[in-house]
Amino acid sequence: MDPLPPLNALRAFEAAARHLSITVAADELHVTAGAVSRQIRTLEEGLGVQLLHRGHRQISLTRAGGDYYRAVTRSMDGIREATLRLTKRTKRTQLKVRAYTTFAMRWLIPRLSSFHAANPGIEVLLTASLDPVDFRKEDIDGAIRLGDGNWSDVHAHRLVPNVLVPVCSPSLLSTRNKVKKPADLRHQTLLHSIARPDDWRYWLEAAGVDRQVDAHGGMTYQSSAMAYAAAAEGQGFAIAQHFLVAADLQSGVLVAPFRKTVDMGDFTYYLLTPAHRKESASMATFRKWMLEQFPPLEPA
DNA sequence: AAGACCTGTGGGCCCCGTTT
DNA sequence: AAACGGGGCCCACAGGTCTT
Repeated sequence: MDPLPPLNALRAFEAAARHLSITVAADELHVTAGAVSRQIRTLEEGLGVQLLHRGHRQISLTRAGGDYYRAVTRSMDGIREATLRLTKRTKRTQLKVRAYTTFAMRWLIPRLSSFHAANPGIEVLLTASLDPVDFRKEDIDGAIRLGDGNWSDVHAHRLVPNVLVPVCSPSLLSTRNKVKKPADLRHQTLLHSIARPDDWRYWLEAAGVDRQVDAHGGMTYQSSAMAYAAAAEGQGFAIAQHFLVAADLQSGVLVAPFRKTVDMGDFTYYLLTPAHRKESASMATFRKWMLEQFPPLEPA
Protein backbone atom coordinates (compact mmCIF):
# COMPACT_ATOMS: atom_id res chain seq x y z
CA MET A 1 0.00 0.00 0.00
CA ASP A 2 1.18 3.50 -0.80
CA PRO A 3 2.50 5.44 2.15
CA LEU A 4 0.25 7.98 3.84
CA PRO A 5 1.80 11.20 5.11
CA PRO A 6 1.40 12.00 8.83
CA LEU A 7 -2.34 12.65 9.09
CA ASN A 8 -2.02 15.27 11.81
CA ALA A 9 0.36 17.23 9.63
CA LEU A 10 -2.05 16.82 6.72
CA ARG A 11 -4.85 18.15 8.90
CA ALA A 12 -2.72 21.15 9.86
CA PHE A 13 -1.90 21.83 6.22
CA GLU A 14 -5.55 21.51 5.15
CA ALA A 15 -6.68 23.98 7.83
CA ALA A 16 -3.87 26.42 7.09
CA ALA A 17 -4.52 26.26 3.34
CA ARG A 18 -8.27 26.69 3.86
CA HIS A 19 -7.83 29.77 6.05
CA LEU A 20 -4.58 30.93 4.43
CA SER A 21 -3.45 31.58 7.99
CA ILE A 22 -1.36 29.56 10.41
CA THR A 23 -2.89 31.39 13.37
CA VAL A 24 -6.50 30.78 12.39
CA ALA A 25 -5.72 27.14 11.60
CA ALA A 26 -4.05 26.74 14.98
CA ASP A 27 -7.08 28.26 16.66
CA GLU A 28 -9.38 25.83 14.86
CA LEU A 29 -7.22 22.86 15.80
CA HIS A 30 -6.76 24.07 19.40
CA VAL A 31 -2.97 24.07 19.20
CA THR A 32 -0.43 26.87 19.01
CA ALA A 33 0.61 28.50 15.76
CA GLY A 34 4.09 27.18 16.34
CA ALA A 35 2.81 23.62 16.32
CA VAL A 36 0.95 24.11 13.03
CA SER A 37 3.97 25.77 11.48
CA ARG A 38 6.17 22.91 12.54
CA GLN A 39 3.76 20.23 11.33
CA ILE A 40 3.51 21.76 7.89
CA ARG A 41 7.28 22.08 7.71
CA THR A 42 7.57 18.40 8.66
CA LEU A 43 5.03 17.50 5.98
CA GLU A 44 6.94 19.47 3.35
CA GLU A 45 10.20 17.83 4.35
CA GLY A 46 8.59 14.40 4.23
CA LEU A 47 7.10 15.01 0.80
CA GLY A 48 10.14 16.86 -0.45
CA VAL A 49 7.81 19.50 -1.90
CA GLN A 50 7.20 23.08 -0.81
CA LEU A 51 3.48 23.58 -0.20
CA LEU A 52 3.36 27.12 1.19
CA HIS A 53 4.97 30.43 0.41
CA ARG A 54 5.79 32.09 3.73
CA GLY A 55 5.34 35.81 3.46
CA HIS A 56 5.27 38.23 6.34
CA ARG A 57 1.96 38.13 8.17
CA GLN A 58 0.60 35.89 5.48
CA ILE A 59 1.04 32.58 3.73
CA SER A 60 0.01 31.48 0.26
CA LEU A 61 -0.13 28.16 -1.56
CA THR A 62 2.49 27.16 -4.04
CA ARG A 63 1.25 25.66 -7.30
CA ALA A 64 1.97 22.18 -5.98
CA GLY A 65 0.45 23.16 -2.62
CA GLY A 66 -2.77 24.28 -4.35
CA ASP A 67 -3.09 21.02 -6.28
CA TYR A 68 -2.36 18.99 -3.17
CA TYR A 69 -4.81 21.03 -1.11
CA ARG A 70 -7.68 20.41 -3.56
CA ALA A 71 -6.99 16.68 -3.59
CA VAL A 72 -6.62 16.52 0.19
CA THR A 73 -9.83 18.52 0.71
CA ARG A 74 -11.85 16.08 -1.40
CA SER A 75 -10.56 13.17 0.66
CA MET A 76 -11.11 14.97 3.96
CA ASP A 77 -14.65 15.92 2.98
CA GLY A 78 -15.25 12.24 2.35
CA ILE A 79 -13.95 11.42 5.82
CA ARG A 80 -16.10 14.18 7.34
CA GLU A 81 -19.22 12.89 5.62
CA ALA A 82 -18.51 9.32 6.63
CA THR A 83 -17.94 10.45 10.22
CA LEU A 84 -21.13 12.47 10.19
CA ARG A 85 -23.13 9.54 8.87
CA LEU A 86 -21.65 7.36 11.57
CA THR A 87 -22.18 9.79 14.44
CA LYS A 88 -25.67 10.65 13.24
CA ARG A 89 -26.65 7.06 13.67
CA THR A 90 -24.85 6.37 16.86
CA LYS A 91 -24.20 9.54 18.78
CA ARG A 92 -26.69 12.33 18.36
CA THR A 93 -26.48 14.75 21.22
CA GLN A 94 -29.63 16.23 22.60
CA LEU A 95 -29.89 19.81 23.76
CA LYS A 96 -32.78 20.73 26.03
CA VAL A 97 -33.76 24.34 25.54
CA ARG A 98 -36.60 26.26 27.17
CA ALA A 99 -38.11 29.33 25.55
CA TYR A 100 -41.32 31.34 25.67
CA THR A 101 -44.14 30.22 23.42
CA THR A 102 -44.08 33.36 21.29
CA PHE A 103 -40.29 33.47 20.99
CA ALA A 104 -40.30 29.80 19.99
CA MET A 105 -43.17 30.06 17.52
CA ARG A 106 -42.33 33.32 15.85
CA TRP A 107 -38.55 33.36 15.95
CA LEU A 108 -36.79 30.16 16.97
CA ILE A 109 -38.75 27.43 15.20
CA PRO A 110 -38.57 29.11 11.76
CA ARG A 111 -34.79 29.26 12.12
CA LEU A 112 -34.12 25.88 13.73
CA SER A 113 -34.00 24.13 10.36
CA SER A 114 -30.91 26.13 9.45
CA PHE A 115 -29.30 25.09 12.74
CA HIS A 116 -30.15 21.45 12.13
CA ALA A 117 -28.81 21.62 8.59
CA ALA A 118 -25.51 23.00 9.85
CA ASN A 119 -25.38 20.73 12.91
CA PRO A 120 -27.05 17.43 12.09
CA GLY A 121 -25.48 15.79 15.13
CA ILE A 122 -27.30 18.06 17.57
CA GLU A 123 -30.96 17.56 18.29
CA VAL A 124 -32.68 20.52 19.93
CA LEU A 125 -35.48 19.51 22.27
CA LEU A 126 -37.50 22.69 22.64
CA THR A 127 -40.01 23.32 25.40
CA ALA A 128 -42.08 26.42 26.04
CA SER A 129 -42.91 27.73 29.47
CA LEU A 130 -43.32 30.94 31.43
CA ASP A 131 -41.72 29.39 34.52
CA PRO A 132 -38.31 30.62 35.65
CA VAL A 133 -35.55 28.10 35.08
CA ASP A 134 -33.55 26.39 37.82
CA PHE A 135 -30.56 24.68 36.23
CA ARG A 136 -29.65 22.95 39.49
CA LYS A 137 -32.98 21.17 39.74
CA GLU A 138 -34.05 20.82 36.13
CA ASP A 139 -32.52 18.86 33.28
CA ILE A 140 -32.21 21.86 30.94
CA ASP A 141 -29.13 22.94 28.99
CA GLY A 142 -30.19 26.46 28.09
CA ALA A 143 -33.10 28.83 28.40
CA ILE A 144 -34.26 31.96 26.65
CA ARG A 145 -35.58 34.28 29.32
CA LEU A 146 -36.66 37.87 29.67
CA GLY A 147 -34.85 39.90 32.31
CA ASP A 148 -32.43 42.67 33.04
CA GLY A 149 -29.32 40.51 32.69
CA ASN A 150 -28.81 40.12 36.44
CA TRP A 151 -29.24 36.47 37.28
CA SER A 152 -27.21 34.52 39.77
CA ASP A 153 -25.54 31.18 38.98
CA VAL A 154 -26.03 31.52 35.23
CA HIS A 155 -24.20 32.90 32.24
CA ALA A 156 -26.50 35.41 30.51
CA HIS A 157 -25.93 36.16 26.83
CA ARG A 158 -27.90 39.16 25.62
CA LEU A 159 -29.69 38.38 22.39
CA VAL A 160 -31.74 41.18 20.87
CA PRO A 161 -33.03 44.69 21.58
CA ASN A 162 -36.50 44.59 23.11
CA VAL A 163 -38.32 47.29 21.20
CA LEU A 164 -42.05 47.73 21.82
CA VAL A 165 -44.23 48.79 18.91
CA PRO A 166 -48.05 48.78 18.58
CA VAL A 167 -49.30 46.72 15.65
CA CYS A 168 -52.66 46.05 14.05
CA SER A 169 -54.24 44.75 10.88
CA PRO A 170 -54.09 47.20 7.97
CA SER A 171 -57.88 46.84 7.81
CA LEU A 172 -58.17 48.65 11.17
CA LEU A 173 -56.67 51.79 9.68
CA SER A 174 -59.56 52.43 7.33
CA THR A 175 -60.90 55.95 7.05
CA ARG A 176 -63.96 55.28 9.21
CA ASN A 177 -61.77 54.10 12.06
CA LYS A 178 -59.80 57.26 12.64
CA VAL A 179 -56.59 56.20 14.40
CA LYS A 180 -54.05 58.87 13.62
CA LYS A 181 -52.25 59.47 16.91
CA PRO A 182 -51.61 57.47 20.11
CA ALA A 183 -54.45 59.18 22.00
CA ASP A 184 -56.91 57.78 19.44
CA LEU A 185 -56.28 54.36 20.99
CA ARG A 186 -58.76 55.24 23.78
CA HIS A 187 -61.61 54.18 21.51
CA GLN A 188 -59.84 50.99 20.37
CA THR A 189 -59.47 47.47 21.74
CA LEU A 190 -56.01 46.84 23.20
CA LEU A 191 -54.76 43.26 23.04
CA HIS A 192 -52.61 41.98 25.92
CA SER A 193 -50.54 38.93 26.81
CA ILE A 194 -50.59 37.47 30.33
CA ALA A 195 -46.84 37.04 30.06
CA ARG A 196 -46.20 40.72 29.43
CA PRO A 197 -48.91 42.64 31.26
CA ASP A 198 -47.11 45.99 31.41
CA ASP A 199 -45.97 46.51 27.84
CA TRP A 200 -48.92 48.69 26.90
CA ARG A 201 -48.38 50.86 29.99
CA TYR A 202 -44.67 51.35 29.12
CA TRP A 203 -45.51 52.37 25.60
CA LEU A 204 -48.47 54.63 26.50
CA GLU A 205 -46.32 56.40 29.09
CA ALA A 206 -43.54 56.92 26.56
CA ALA A 207 -46.08 58.22 24.04
CA GLY A 208 -47.41 60.59 26.71
CA VAL A 209 -50.99 59.31 26.55
CA ASP A 210 -51.15 57.08 29.64
CA ARG A 211 -53.76 59.43 31.17
CA GLN A 212 -56.02 59.30 28.12
CA VAL A 213 -55.79 55.59 27.33
CA ASP A 214 -56.53 52.75 29.80
CA ALA A 215 -53.40 50.61 29.68
CA HIS A 216 -55.19 47.51 30.99
CA GLY A 217 -58.47 47.59 29.14
CA GLY A 218 -59.23 45.35 26.18
CA MET A 219 -58.65 41.64 25.73
CA THR A 220 -56.01 39.40 27.24
CA TYR A 221 -54.43 36.27 25.74
CA GLN A 222 -52.20 33.62 27.21
CA SER A 223 -49.28 34.47 24.94
CA SER A 224 -48.08 37.32 22.79
CA ALA A 225 -48.34 35.06 19.74
CA MET A 226 -52.09 34.82 20.35
CA ALA A 227 -52.36 38.58 20.75
CA TYR A 228 -50.48 39.09 17.47
CA ALA A 229 -52.78 36.61 15.74
CA ALA A 230 -55.80 38.46 17.12
CA ALA A 231 -54.32 41.72 15.86
CA ALA A 232 -53.79 40.23 12.42
CA GLU A 233 -57.47 39.21 12.46
CA GLY A 234 -58.41 42.84 13.06
CA GLN A 235 -59.57 42.39 16.66
CA GLY A 236 -57.56 45.30 17.97
CA PHE A 237 -54.11 46.71 18.64
CA ALA A 238 -51.37 44.52 20.10
CA ILE A 239 -48.18 45.80 21.70
CA ALA A 240 -45.45 43.78 20.02
CA GLN A 241 -41.74 43.21 20.32
CA HIS A 242 -40.45 44.45 17.02
CA PHE A 243 -38.17 41.52 16.13
CA LEU A 244 -41.05 39.07 16.67
CA VAL A 245 -43.33 40.82 14.17
CA ALA A 246 -40.71 42.05 11.70
CA ALA A 247 -41.70 39.42 9.12
CA ASP A 248 -45.40 40.29 9.44
CA LEU A 249 -44.65 43.99 9.12
CA GLN A 250 -42.58 43.24 6.04
CA SER A 251 -45.30 41.15 4.42
CA GLY A 252 -48.08 43.57 5.37
CA VAL A 253 -50.03 41.12 7.56
CA LEU A 254 -49.50 43.66 10.34
CA VAL A 255 -48.77 47.35 10.24
CA ALA A 256 -47.25 49.71 12.81
CA PRO A 257 -49.59 52.70 12.91
CA PHE A 258 -47.36 54.91 15.08
CA ARG A 259 -43.73 55.88 14.74
CA LYS A 260 -43.20 55.84 18.52
CA THR A 261 -41.28 52.81 19.78
CA VAL A 262 -39.89 52.02 23.21
CA ASP A 263 -36.51 50.35 23.60
CA MET A 264 -36.60 48.48 26.90
CA GLY A 265 -32.81 48.63 27.18
CA ASP A 266 -31.30 45.91 29.34
CA PHE A 267 -34.72 44.41 29.99
CA THR A 268 -34.72 42.06 27.08
CA TYR A 269 -34.14 38.48 25.92
CA TYR A 270 -31.11 36.53 27.12
CA LEU A 271 -29.84 33.04 26.49
CA LEU A 272 -29.12 31.59 29.92
CA THR A 273 -26.73 28.72 30.48
CA PRO A 274 -25.80 27.18 33.81
CA ALA A 275 -22.67 28.58 35.43
CA HIS A 276 -22.14 25.64 37.76
CA ARG A 277 -21.42 23.08 35.06
CA LYS A 278 -19.04 23.08 32.13
CA GLU A 279 -20.61 24.07 28.85
CA SER A 280 -20.95 21.14 26.45
CA ALA A 281 -19.61 21.41 22.92
CA SER A 282 -23.14 21.18 21.52
CA MET A 283 -24.37 23.96 23.80
CA ALA A 284 -21.40 26.10 22.76
CA THR A 285 -22.36 25.52 19.13
CA PHE A 286 -25.98 26.42 19.82
CA ARG A 287 -24.98 29.53 21.80
CA LYS A 288 -22.69 30.76 19.04
CA TRP A 289 -25.41 30.13 16.47
CA MET A 290 -27.98 32.03 18.55
CA LEU A 291 -25.68 35.02 18.98
CA GLU A 292 -24.88 35.02 15.27
CA GLN A 293 -28.60 35.44 14.55
CA PHE A 294 -28.56 38.73 16.43
CA PRO A 295 -25.57 40.71 15.18
CA PRO A 296 -24.73 43.66 17.44
CA LEU A 297 -26.29 46.88 16.22
CA GLU A 298 -24.05 49.38 14.45
CA PRO A 299 -23.48 52.39 16.68
CA ALA A 300 -25.80 55.15 15.56
C1' DA B 1 7.66 58.92 12.70
C1' DA B 2 7.34 55.95 16.48
C1' DG B 3 5.46 52.55 19.03
C1' DA B 4 2.06 48.96 19.43
C1' DC B 5 0.37 45.09 17.45
C1' DC B 6 0.16 40.99 14.64
C1' DT B 7 1.90 36.84 12.55
C1' DG B 8 5.20 33.28 11.42
C1' DT B 9 9.59 30.94 12.71
C1' DG B 10 12.65 28.21 15.28
C1' DG B 11 15.28 26.70 19.53
C1' DG B 12 14.85 24.68 23.96
C1' DC B 13 12.36 21.99 26.77
C1' DC B 14 8.89 18.73 28.48
C1' DC B 15 5.57 14.94 28.28
C1' DC B 16 4.31 10.53 27.01
C1' DG B 17 4.20 6.24 24.55
C1' DT B 18 7.16 2.82 22.43
C1' DT B 19 11.21 0.19 21.98
C1' DT B 20 15.29 -1.95 23.62
C1' DA C 1 14.74 1.11 33.60
C1' DA C 2 16.72 3.72 30.07
C1' DA C 3 16.79 5.48 25.50
C1' DC C 4 14.37 7.24 21.82
C1' DG C 5 11.23 9.87 19.09
C1' DG C 6 6.98 12.37 18.08
C1' DG C 7 4.34 16.09 19.27
C1' DG C 8 3.33 20.16 21.68
C1' DC C 9 4.24 24.46 24.46
C1' DC C 10 6.81 28.57 25.73
C1' DC C 11 9.41 32.18 24.44
C1' DA C 12 12.31 35.31 21.87
C1' DC C 13 12.71 37.28 17.68
C1' DA C 14 11.97 39.35 12.94
C1' DG C 15 9.62 42.25 10.24
C1' DG C 16 5.32 44.03 8.15
C1' DT C 17 1.05 46.73 9.32
C1' DC C 18 -1.81 49.62 11.97
C1' DT C 19 -2.63 53.45 15.09
C1' DT C 20 -1.64 57.64 17.25
